[in-house]
Amino acid sequence: MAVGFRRSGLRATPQRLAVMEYVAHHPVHATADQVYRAINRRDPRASRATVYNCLHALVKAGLLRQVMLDGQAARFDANIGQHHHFVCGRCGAVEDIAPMKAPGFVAPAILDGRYVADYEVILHGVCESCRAREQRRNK
Amino acid sequence: MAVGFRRSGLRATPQRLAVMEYVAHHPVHATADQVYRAINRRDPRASRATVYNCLHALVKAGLLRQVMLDGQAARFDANIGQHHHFVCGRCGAVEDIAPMKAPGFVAPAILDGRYVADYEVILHGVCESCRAREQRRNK
DNA sequence: GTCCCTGCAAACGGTTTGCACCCGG
DNA sequence: CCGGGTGCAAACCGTTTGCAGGGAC
Repeated sequence: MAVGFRRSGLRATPQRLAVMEYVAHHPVHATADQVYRAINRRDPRASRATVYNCLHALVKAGLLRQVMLDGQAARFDANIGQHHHFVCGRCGAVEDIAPMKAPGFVAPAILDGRYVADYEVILHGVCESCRAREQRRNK
Repeated sequence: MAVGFRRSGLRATPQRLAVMEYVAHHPVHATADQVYRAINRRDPRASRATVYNCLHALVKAGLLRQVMLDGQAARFDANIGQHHHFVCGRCGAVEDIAPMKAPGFVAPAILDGRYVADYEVILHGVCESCRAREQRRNK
């Protein structure tokens, strides 16, 4: 993991390592607040501002991906590879979706004069468990 | 336009008509604040709460689409048809993109047990005019 | 009369900022 | 020293909510 820090010229401070480690190993798509609370539990001196700072630094360094999925809070994803996101409209759960076959085009590319660096696909619907629950109820 | 109101059972109040009309005819992807300011200019009594109210009612009625493109403010789109969005990372401009060929799949659908009602595609990059400006500068 | 809609102001939640401090190079 | 990184609190901004009217049916 530290290799990323070295490559990006970021100083690997304890806080940054902690943030990176949490996002990488914990509930995928953690919000900044979740990260803050986790960090703060282990080191009560860690502040919100620092967590936001670290998250943004890591995003800028390309070690994390930031996605706005529900219009509420930004979510951070240690999975840098090409994939999409599914958001359950009932419970708010977020799940990774394998890149779809035949995505139509591959970024980066030029599209009608625009430079398209990348793209994200967000699917909205009802997750498996919510679906099961609702079918049980409708029986 | 009023036909949509009738169909959806929404009362066509002056405020709602004004909101609908603004979003339909003005800078695509207006933010709630832009809408509020425009409405308020013509009718200084119109309040923020009402604008938000109208926007949400119209979204729920399916007459507008709400998209979170930049993590700042929600944007509202009178274009209901299938299309995607491009966000310029330089100037923040939002542009409509025709649905891509070979989207890979068509919603609604069932995907690994999930019900996928719809999906949105957001492209990030540099718009044509920003690109031109930067090329000029680098010459 | 009832219910939906409106207007106002205050609250809220996520995020950012200003500033002082500290630590490593 | 100098500069980046941190901690704290206050500000900020988009949005939501509570509540008191008011109009349409």
